[in-house]
Formats: sequence, C-alpha cells, structure tokens
Amino acid sequence: MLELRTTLEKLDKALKAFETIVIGCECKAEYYGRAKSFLGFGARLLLIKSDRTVLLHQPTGALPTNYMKNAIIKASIKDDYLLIRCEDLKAKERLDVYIAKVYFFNSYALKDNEKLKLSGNEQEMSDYILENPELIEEGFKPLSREEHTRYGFIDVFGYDKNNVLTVIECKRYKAGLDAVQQLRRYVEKIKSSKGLTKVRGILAAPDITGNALVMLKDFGFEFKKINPPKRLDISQNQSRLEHFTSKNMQEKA
Amino acid sequence: MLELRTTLEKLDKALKAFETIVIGCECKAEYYGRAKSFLGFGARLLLIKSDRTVLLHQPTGALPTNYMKNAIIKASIKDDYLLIRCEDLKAKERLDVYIAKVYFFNSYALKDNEKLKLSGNEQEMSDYILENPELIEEGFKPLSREEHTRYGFIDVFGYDKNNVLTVIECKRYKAGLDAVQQLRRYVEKIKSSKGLTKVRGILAAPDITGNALVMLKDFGFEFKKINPPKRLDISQNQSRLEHFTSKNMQEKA
DNA sequence: TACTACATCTCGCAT
DNA sequence: ATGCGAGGTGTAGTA
Repeated sequence: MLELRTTLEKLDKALKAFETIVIGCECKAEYYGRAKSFLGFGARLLLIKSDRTVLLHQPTGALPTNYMKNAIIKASIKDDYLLIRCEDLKAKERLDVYIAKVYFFNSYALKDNEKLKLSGNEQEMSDYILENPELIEEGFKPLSREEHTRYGFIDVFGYDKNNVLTVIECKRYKAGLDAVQQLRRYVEKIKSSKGLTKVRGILAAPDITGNALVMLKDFGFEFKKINPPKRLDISQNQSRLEHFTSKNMQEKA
Repeated sequence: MLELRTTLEKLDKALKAFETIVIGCECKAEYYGRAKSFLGFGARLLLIKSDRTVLLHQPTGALPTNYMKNAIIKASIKDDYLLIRCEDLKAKERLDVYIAKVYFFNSYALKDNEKLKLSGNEQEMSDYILENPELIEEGFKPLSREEHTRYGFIDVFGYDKNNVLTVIECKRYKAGLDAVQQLRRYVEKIKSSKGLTKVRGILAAPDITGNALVMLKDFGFEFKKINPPKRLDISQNQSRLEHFTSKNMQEKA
C-alpha cells in the first residue's frame, strides 16, 4: 500500500514526462459532461495514457466505466483522498477520481510506432465484390471507382446483366433492420438524383435476420449471401508473419 | 526489466487467484476470429481482468488495439517470448500476444461491487417527455406505459391535441439520417398495424443535421428541439453525493 | 469543422 | 440463444 502523497509525487513526475501510468486503487468517480455519473468506492484500475486519455476500469467487462480523452489532468491531495481531476475544457466535461488507497503504481514511457493491420472489414468485403462481380450475378458490371465515389457512401454500385442500375450494401455480419433501411435510403437517393423509377437494391451479407428479410422483400430488394473474406490465414502458418505485410492488409490508425 | 520466466510464474499464480493483471511490455499481437489482425512489436499495456477480459492498449487512444472477452488464457515460454494465448472456443477466436520484454508486472485481487449510476441517457429523456407532455405541444396525451410497450421500441407514443396518433423518437445527441429512418420505420409499422393513413412523426432531440432535417420534412415529419435532462447537478454540490442515490439515477450493469 | 457510417463494436433488455 | 437498439459510444474518412 503506497502513501497517497508518495503516489502524488510519482504521478506528477510521470505526467510531466508523458509516461503511460497505471494505478491499482480504491476509488470513487464522478463525471459531468455529455451525461452525468457517479460510481461509489471500489477497487479499480486507472490508466492514464501518454496522450492524456484517461480510462477507469472496473475488474470486469471490456469497456471502461469512466473515461476522458485529451484531458487536462490535475492531481492533488483533497481531505483523505488523492483527487485526480480530468477536464476537457472544449467539451465542457469533467471526471473526478477520488483515490482512497493505492494498491500499486506503475509508469513507463511506452514507445510504440506500430499500427494495427486488419483484414476482414467491410471495406475489404466491398473490394472483394468489385474484384469478383460474378459473386452478385453473371454479367454484373461495377461502375468505375471514380464514378462510384461520386455517390458517396454506397458500398458497391453498378449495372446488372440487364443494365439496370444496382445498389449493393455490404455487411460483414448478420444484417438487421438498420442495414435494410440504409439500403433503402441509398436506392431512394439514387432514384431521385438520376430520375429513375427502377433501381435494384441488393443486401450482401453472410446472414440476415428474419424481420430484416421480410422488410427487404417488402421494398423489392434482394439478399445475397456473401462471407467477408479474410485474405491472410495466420492460423495455418503462424511463423511466417511477413504474410501480414501483404498489400491486402489495411492499416488502422 | 523482469525475466520472462519470473513473469510467467507471477502470471500463472495471478490467473489462478483470478486477480486483475497489468503488464507493461514490448510485444507483438496476432488475432484471428471475426476478423484477423497483426500488430508488430511496440511498447504496450496488457490488462487481464478477473473475468478473463483481455485488453491490449497502445500508449494512445481510448480503444484497445486488441481484446478478447471471456478468454481461456494459457501462458508459456515460446522461443524468446512469453506467449499469452487467449481463446474464446465458442466464438472460435484467438489472440496471441508475444511478449519480448516486461517493463513492469502488477496483479491484485480487485474487489468492486459498485455499479455506475448514470443520468442523462435516452431513457430519462423519454421519461421526461412522458412526465411533461406539454414539451411536445399543449394537449399531447401520452399512452400508458403498458399500451406503449406493446408497440415495441417506440420511445414515446400518444395522441396529439387533435387526437392524431403520434410517434416520437428521442435522441440525446444531434439526430442524423439514421434517426429519421428509425422514426419512419416506426410510423410505417404503426400505420400498417393499425390500418391508419395518418400518423404523426416527431423527432425530439437537442439538434439535427441539415440532411436529416430535409429528409424529415420530405416524409412530413417534425423536429422538436428538446435537451436531455440531467436531473442531478453534482457541480453545484459536490460534497453531497447522496444526491446520486436518487430514484432518478439509473444503474448501469 | 460537420456529417456519415464502421466497429473483432460492447452492452442490456426483451422475446 | 437471437433480435434490436443505445452508447458519455470511439474512430476514420470525406466534404
């Protein structure tokens, strides 16, 4: 168990050095901003990253209980607590963490220039359809990338074998009502902007919910079962990581 | 700098005790499951919670770079690395973290029975309108909660001053195209299930995007500017935290 | 900046 | 288990 005053000194030093900080502690937390919250005393993990991202994690669950991005952080001893005040002045938000006990404290200047390379997202799925238009149907002709991008968020856009303009919405997971509505919006937008009465709408996804399929058919649209590609198979060849540097892997910020 | 073998021993012991674990380390990570990813070597924070939630955090940003919930975790020395293999057999997912150096290691049996109490969410906003129907317009009569919920996800549902059935969709933030389509879907559902030709649709939110407002009016719906209530003001009375135990505060799991 | 849609979304709730 | 929608969503991409 560390003294609060000792922790305060370590914390101030680590903040000045833009280190990444981890504190295991007994604390309570108050948030005011977009919403307002209170969390009573319990044992948690407080993370402060080098970019002043603050995350308060309880011992279960994937999401932080409280958090703040780009915070101005001020630490002080307040009564019997180590108060860590995190503020985003621009967003008018504040998170106060009152630490009663410190179980452990660690800080380190973590250096990391790598970015995650990810395969299997929706972008790759639409690229896959563009490269393999026969997945939709024989004779499907996608529009050029230039013409395509003029219409904004539509995933895939082209002419079917009968030269009917066709809008395709891709989902990498099971499509629901929201996906059908999204497709509907794009089809209506294209109809009105091009002055067409007939535009085909296709929802391409590995699966679709029952209600969504009913709604899809109500609108005269179609479902096409397509699985999102994972272009690199690490499970079969784990030692050859250069596979990950393939052009197909997309960097994520 | 800790020996990998020493860290492995500490880790195994902490896992057996269901402690929450933090490791500051140089590592690379591979993920295969819903998607597939690779992250080259860099200095990061690896968290393992008592419920086997695994989070790999880079030194910037709010979200973890890699993660896994309910993982089966096996640690071992593999070549020159401490390999932490996290698997979700049911979801057929795997995350491998190869640790090359350990900057620090901490574990503790964090005990926490508290739940976040949150105010200012969408549920509170619709409750607020139900309690103050004049916010929509004089003479607006909400239906009872029972009758209301029979129609599913509609936020607020009632009769306007002219006894026209009215569907209200609430958003606690600026409403976009998706909110308009959601309202549209509910109005259409009510029309068809009740056999009505005229149902009013109102989008209640603090703000709305330009395109969303155009689309809203195209459908003959209305926008009503309403701010989500934050019922408890902690900023004015920070020391009186019993305010947070008010019936208005909702517990979040 | 505002707007739009993705996400290995996560999470809770209802069926 | 599945479906559905909220989230203090965060984040990237684009106009």
